[in-house]
Amino acid sequence: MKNDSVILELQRATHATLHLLATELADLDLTASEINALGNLADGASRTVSELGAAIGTRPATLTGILDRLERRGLITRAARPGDRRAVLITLTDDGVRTAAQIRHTLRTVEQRALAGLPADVVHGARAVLRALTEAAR
Amino acid sequence: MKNDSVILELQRATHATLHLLATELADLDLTASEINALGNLADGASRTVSELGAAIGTRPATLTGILDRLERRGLITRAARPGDRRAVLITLTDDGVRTAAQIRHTLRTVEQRALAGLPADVVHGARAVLRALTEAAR
DNA sequence: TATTGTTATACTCTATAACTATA
DNA sequence: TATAGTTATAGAGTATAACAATA
Repeated sequence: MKNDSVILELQRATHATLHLLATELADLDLTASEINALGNLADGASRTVSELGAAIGTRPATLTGILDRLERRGLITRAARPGDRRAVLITLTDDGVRTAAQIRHTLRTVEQRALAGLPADVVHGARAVLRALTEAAR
Repeated sequence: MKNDSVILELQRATHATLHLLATELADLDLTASEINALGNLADGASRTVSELGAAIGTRPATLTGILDRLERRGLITRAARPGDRRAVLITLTDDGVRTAAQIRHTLRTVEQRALAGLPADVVHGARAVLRALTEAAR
C-alpha cells in the first residue's frame, strides 16, 4: 500500500485502533463512541453537548443517545449551564473520572507500544497532519 | 488540544474527513463505508471479501451488506475464486471503475488542499505513524 | 475438521427534520 | 427569530453466533 491515499490509511488506522481499544477495555463494557466521549472529557473540564460533539465528530442528535447511556450508568451528569439555560454542561462523576483515567492510561499504553520505534519529531509531525486534515474539513 | 492523545486526534480527523468526503461526493449517493470500499478497490485489482475487509477494517459479516448494495447498483461483481470456490473475488465493473476513479480524484484533491502547507517529509512520516498504529492493532 | 462467506439478531451510530425551551 | 439540545424515524454499521459450501 505504498502509494495509497493518506485518508484511506487514516481510516484503516482508526478502525484498527478502535478495535484494539475496545478489546483492551472490554471489562468497561463501553462502545467506541462512549470511550471516545470519556477520553475527551478526561481532563476533568465540563463541556457543552456541542463542544463535545465537535471534539469527537458527532452531531448533537447522535450524542444524545451516547450521553443517555453514560448518564444512566452514572459516569456523567448533565446540568443547565449558568447564564444560558439552553446549553447543557457535561461533567464526569467520580466514577466517570476513574473510568476516563483508565481510558487515558490505555490510550497512552497503546500509543507508546505502537510508536516506540518512531522518532518523536515524526510523531509530532503526524499530529500536525491530523490537525490539518481536521481543520480542512470544516 | 496540545497534549491530546494521538488516537483521539486520529478519530477526530477521521470523522471530519469522512464527513467532508461524503459532502464532496454527495452526487454519488454512497455511504462512507461504500466510498471506503471503492477507494480501496480503485487500483483495479480483485480482492476477496476477507482481503477487502482487512483493508478497510470491517468484518466479513459487515462487508456482506455493503457489497450487496454495491453489487445491486452495478459497481462491483462477485465471483468464486478459481482454485478455491469458498472465496469470493470482488471486482469493479466498468461503472465501478469510473466511480472509484472519481473517489480517488476527490481523495487526492482533499488531501492536497489540507496538506498544502506541510513539508513532504512530515506527510511521509505521518504515513509511517498511521501504518504503525494499524500494525500494532493486530 | 477448518476456512470462507452469508444469514440472523440485537444494538449502536448516523442523518435529517420536527420539536421544546430558552435566548 | 435564532440557538441548544432532544425526540422521532429510517437506514447503515457492528459484534456475535449459527449456518452452508468448500477445502
